[in-house]
Amino acid sequence: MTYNYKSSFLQKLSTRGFLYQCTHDQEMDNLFAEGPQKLYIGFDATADSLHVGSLLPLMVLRWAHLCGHEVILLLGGGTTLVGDPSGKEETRTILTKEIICTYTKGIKESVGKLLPMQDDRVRVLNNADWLASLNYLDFLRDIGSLFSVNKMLALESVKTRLDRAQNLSFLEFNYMLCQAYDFFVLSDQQGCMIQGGGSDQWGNIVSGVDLIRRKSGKQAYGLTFPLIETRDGVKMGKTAGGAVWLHPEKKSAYDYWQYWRNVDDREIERFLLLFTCLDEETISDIVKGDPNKAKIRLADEATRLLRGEEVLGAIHETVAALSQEKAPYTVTTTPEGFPVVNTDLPLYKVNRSFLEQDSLLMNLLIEAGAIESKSAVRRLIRDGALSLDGEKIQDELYQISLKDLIDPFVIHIKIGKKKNLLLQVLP
RNA sequence: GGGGGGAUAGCCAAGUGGUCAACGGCAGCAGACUGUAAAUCUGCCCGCGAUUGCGUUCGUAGGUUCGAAUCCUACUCCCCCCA
Repeated sequence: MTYNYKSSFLQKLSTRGFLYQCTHDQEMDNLFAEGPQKLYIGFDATADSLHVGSLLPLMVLRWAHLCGHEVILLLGGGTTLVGDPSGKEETRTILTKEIICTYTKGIKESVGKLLPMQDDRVRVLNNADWLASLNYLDFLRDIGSLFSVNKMLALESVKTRLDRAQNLSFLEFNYMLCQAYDFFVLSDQQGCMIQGGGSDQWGNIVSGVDLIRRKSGKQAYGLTFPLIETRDGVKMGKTAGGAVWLHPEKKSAYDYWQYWRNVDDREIERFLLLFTCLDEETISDIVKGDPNKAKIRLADEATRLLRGEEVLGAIHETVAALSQEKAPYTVTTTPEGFPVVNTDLPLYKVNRSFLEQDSLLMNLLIEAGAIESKSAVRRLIRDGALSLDGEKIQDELYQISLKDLIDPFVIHIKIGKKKNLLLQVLP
């Protein structure tokens, strides 16, 4: 459905493919066109970092901020204790308060440079601040009385669980009330009348809108975004190496860049629109050209948005070095005379004394922690997937000795076509 | 409450006393081809080890047997039908 929005914000979202559902298309548009509004999106603390699956809502917040609106990033410190049953076929594992607390911290950090946290139009709140201290009976009377179980049972998220006779605990059943209450609190205390979320959040959002109307007679609004699946129908962000985390400590800038560099050709345009801030014309130009260049651009832009301009130089140097079969690292020396390897690739270290006793390559790799078992190394060598400094290893019992190593004692190991790592022999 | 069916590796799904670490398919990994894409073809794919070895798997716990994913008993969970 294409609709011409008056507000620059919704128009942006619409043309870029962010919109899935809206509670009140036109009214919301009028609101955004009138002047600065407040928009909130919540993120539950189910892991110590967000991953690319959450990038889409984060980008919405970014656009809202760019369009002059105020954004609230709500950390689900309270709601995570309950566990959202939406979109889940099984009961979520119940996390302890302590874990959730450290997770919320990680989640906040993982947002990185996507939002200017110090800006006064960006706020980070935690719903534990009002949910944790609720009095059960008061809550039941004030909020619970306004909910219809009949209605809740009809909701998609609840229905699928009931239809499958999958256990839905009373705890989880209450998630919706908590999220609705969040919305009410934010509308009441912050004047935030608009909530966004993934399409699986529709039911939760709508019940918040409902609650606000019943409780304060005010009109609130909700909008949802599509869930992005890759061409194979797999939820975005899951790759061989697991989730594509946003937190720098869980995903190096180089790997993050590579994730975007390697997307399916057919996703290029969509991803450029969703995950970069390039304007639409530039994007359509990029898409007309060489897909590899387009993907590099996508990787550059996406990495820049999350991690900042400063990481790009080193990534490009590494990429260039690898393609030209040059050393993908540099070595500097500390004032004390110790060599320091500078690289974007994972660096494993092993003591020289180890090589003096054992010269089997596979043992070296295991000792360094680069590969987990001898079987794994053998498999790779048998498949012809392992190379050392550009030379393919054929022999499962390949020997390596100190004599083979030259000065900085760094070995570039390549596993398959894309995995590169370095192994440094400490003097 | 009564009756029937089911639970197999990451997922789907065969197997119904030894030849079963368990057919297929998907996903994953690797190779070839290419463009660090896709499609296709090939190899690997429980873990460890290694020329035929060891360990752990077929819902859970016991039992029968020289031998069980396969038979028996109990338990747990799921699906369907009737009330």
